[in-house]
Amino acid sequence: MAKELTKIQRQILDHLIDQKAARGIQPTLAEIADYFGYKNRSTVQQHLQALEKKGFIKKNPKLSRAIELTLEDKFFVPRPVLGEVAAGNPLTIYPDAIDTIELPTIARMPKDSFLLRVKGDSLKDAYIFSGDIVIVNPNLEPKNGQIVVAVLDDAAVVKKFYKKKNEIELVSENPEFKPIVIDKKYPSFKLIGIVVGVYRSMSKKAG
Amino acid sequence: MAKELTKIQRQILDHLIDQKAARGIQPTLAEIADYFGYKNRSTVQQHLQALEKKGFIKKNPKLSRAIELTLEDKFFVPRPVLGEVAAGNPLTIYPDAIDTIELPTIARMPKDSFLLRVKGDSLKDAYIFSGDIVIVNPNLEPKNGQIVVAVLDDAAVVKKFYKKKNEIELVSENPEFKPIVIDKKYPSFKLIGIVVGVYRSMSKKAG
DNA sequence: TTAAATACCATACATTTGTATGGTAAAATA
DNA sequence: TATTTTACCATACAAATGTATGGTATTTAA
Repeated sequence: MAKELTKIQRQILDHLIDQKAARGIQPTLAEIADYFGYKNRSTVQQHLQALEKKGFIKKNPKLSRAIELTLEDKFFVPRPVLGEVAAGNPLTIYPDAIDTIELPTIARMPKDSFLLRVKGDSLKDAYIFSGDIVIVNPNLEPKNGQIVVAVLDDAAVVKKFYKKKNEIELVSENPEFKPIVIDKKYPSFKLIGIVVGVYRSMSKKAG
Repeated sequence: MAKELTKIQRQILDHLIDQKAARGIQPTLAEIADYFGYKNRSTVQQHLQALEKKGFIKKNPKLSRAIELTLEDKFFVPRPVLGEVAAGNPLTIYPDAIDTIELPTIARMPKDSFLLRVKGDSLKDAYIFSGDIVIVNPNLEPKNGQIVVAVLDDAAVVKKFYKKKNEIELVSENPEFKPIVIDKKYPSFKLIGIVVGVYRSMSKKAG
């Protein structure tokens, strides 16, 4: 099943996943060809045949826009988890995806948002726990009191955000952790995004 | 914008929403005609024109399966929240949808799953809180230790499920609430489904 | 009562779409 | 070396698809 994909086959598969997530519609062969700059559909046709042969997709013959992704279970779209963030003390963020979570698409997932797995308990009073997946939107302006993800000295944290005159305060709900105060000009501070949702799958917790 | 729809127009619009949620693909005119038993596409064609005129959909001319739903914001489809369930003491379930949550259009909840908003704190040790949305799948066999939704004497509860010889035990994680023990033959007990996920939107929690 | 909107049917037609077939060149493999 | 796989191109064609046009009967609004 998990045969290896060539670079281009992988790109096309990724494009299918992206399109499904962003448009809710699978592209036609012509649209894929267009996207990759191919002069006709038959090139795409061949790549899809390869993908189907290797078990990654399933085509619904004769139907338009009917490419099924078999890597997902019937209802979930796999999305990469980009790293872990410490809700307590800062934790190093990983350069590549550390995992893949099957996000039920009930979860609000704006196109440019991404996922992080929370580690640590400092936000437990905000009902976010170690192991939870937070959905992070990088394109929103943070308001006071919102939970944000930030990078501080190459480590990522999940904290509540408060803007003061000349500084930014990142506080945990958990009193065990003291607020972090950063001067606004401090160079190695970077706001990553706002936590717009939390998701937790119960499937593993069977007894 | 919000002109009134006829009964059939409403049915077709609902069908479009359903299809998008269930298949992730919009149907073609022929498929819609088939579903409603029409003998040809032009009937559907007319209904869609009416829907477009009234502002509920937007058609992408010449493209197949390219019906846009304008009632949704770019990525979300409203789905009904069917009621509230008490995580603590039983709470009456409402006959109609009490609220609407915005699901993304890529939403592929299991077709027959539904959403419930949790009220009460008895599951707080299982990290489920008042206000959270639980995703309930009615078609799974519960295993011991899984969190289930059940109706007991016309009230719904969210509890951990344990099967004993002749009885079923529903326990809260919160020690404040004592386990409920039900004889297996007790008539007014009905298992509704298994909680497969928890989702919480942070969007309202701005400060 | 007259006009308009609704709800269906039928036919026709240009594109779109998936797919089958065949070809070339380069890279990977045996 | 010979062979297979990969990555593209071109052409052809039947079926699917959206859409335009015209028709009938019923209901609703003016």
